[in-house]
Amino acid sequence: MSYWLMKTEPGTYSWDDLVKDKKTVWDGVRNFQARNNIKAMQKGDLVFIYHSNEGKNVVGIAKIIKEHFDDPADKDWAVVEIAPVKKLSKPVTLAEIKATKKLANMVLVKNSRLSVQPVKESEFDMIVKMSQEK
DNA sequence: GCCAACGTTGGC
DNA sequence: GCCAACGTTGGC
Repeated sequence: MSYWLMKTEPGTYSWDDLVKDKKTVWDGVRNFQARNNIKAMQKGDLVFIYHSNEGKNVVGIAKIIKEHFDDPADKDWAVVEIAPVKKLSKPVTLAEIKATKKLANMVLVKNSRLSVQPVKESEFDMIVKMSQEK
């Protein structure tokens, strides 16, 4: 069981859009590192949905419901299918993540431009915990 | 809106 | 194969 984080601009496709759609094919990834992560995802893995630019926060948890297959738009690339699991009661902001010592090594902090990134179990748990506090 | 950081492209 | 130039992402 692995954990991931995928970024989206809420103006383009938000968490609410995912909830409304019930599931979606996560396409448009055009970065080799991100593609490798897409291909490593397994059914049942959990994925944080992060809103970039607007919000800059982790807003919800989704899960992989279909492992990678060729992007219908371009066979050189891969996509996965995800479904929403749970909205975080309190979104966890990038500022809060940066302010948390245990999360200082997150890819989100270290390599902010990677759109599909792995998350350690300890990091995942920590963020879930932070979303429940207050 | 600006710009730093990063990835990719292409000339040599 | 190196690296300068360019384009894009995303935080501020």
